[in-house]
Amino acid sequence: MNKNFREKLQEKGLKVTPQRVAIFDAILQMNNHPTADDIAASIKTKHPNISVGTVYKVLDTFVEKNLLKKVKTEKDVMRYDPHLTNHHHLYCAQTDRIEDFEDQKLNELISDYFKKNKIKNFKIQDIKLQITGKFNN
Amino acid sequence: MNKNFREKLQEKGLKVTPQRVAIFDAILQMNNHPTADDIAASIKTKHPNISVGTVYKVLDTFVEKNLLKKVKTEKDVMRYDPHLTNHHHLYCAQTDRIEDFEDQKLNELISDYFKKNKIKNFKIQDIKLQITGKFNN
DNA sequence: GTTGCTAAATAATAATAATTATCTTTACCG
DNA sequence: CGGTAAAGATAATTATTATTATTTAGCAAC
Repeated sequence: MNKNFREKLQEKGLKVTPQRVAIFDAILQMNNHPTADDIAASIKTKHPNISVGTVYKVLDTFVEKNLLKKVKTEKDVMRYDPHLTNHHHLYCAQTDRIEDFEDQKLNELISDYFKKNKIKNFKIQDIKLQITGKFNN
Repeated sequence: MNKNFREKLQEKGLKVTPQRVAIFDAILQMNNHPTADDIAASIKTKHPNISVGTVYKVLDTFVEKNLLKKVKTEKDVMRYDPHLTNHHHLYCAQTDRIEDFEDQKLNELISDYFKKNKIKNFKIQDIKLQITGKFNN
């Protein structure tokens, strides 16, 4: 997985730096759609000298190069998602919790629907469901 | 419409102030999912003495009392939507443009699907599609 | 209607939080 | 090694929230 990530960086013409590896590893391990601050906190123990500005810059770079996705929220903090395959999000109505939701059958249903019912003046690139509600656990 | 809004405020136990009326009117007229700053700018000519803090506070109050909705974005600026009936959003992949998208048939399709396919440990309250792509105009 | 009261709302300002910019130093990688 | 992209440190910016003093809407008594 780490090997894999080195290659991905190189494919995109990005230098392999310890900072980038640490940040990416951290996000994979957290898997709760962390904020930049969460990530900075998480790597601080092992890499106390990575600056916050670097975390932001690296995250931006990753988003730009499609190694990460931003998650749309109603808050003024950005959250990140390493999960690149097409999926949806469950948002807790009361808390900040966001979980991934995958459903291939649903994807097909929606994609079929839009094949038959085009949106005029709009070319669809991506469809995500934001499902708000309440977790039972 | 203005009369209507007075009554809505009163129903929710909110005082009818010129600031609130001006802000709500502005949002209705803008209908492009404005930011707090957009709104402040828009009312400045007619009401130069409404302070920015008031705009934020009023918007918060409206969201809390369900007179407005926040729009989820990937940016660190909040945007607002006066459109309360169930609808979706078209996001331009390149710009900040966001348009409303209503489709009752699609809503039913999705709602039927989730009636038959419950998400375990999660009670759905609301489903919104964020459709990203490219506008042709 | 007018007056006066009270809680709610506003204005002005300062403070905070998240993010971005700048600029110097470091270190990948050919 | 050398060039250049990236990182570190710090300052600056932007959006938003908090604070506090002042004002005003809404209501009741007159």
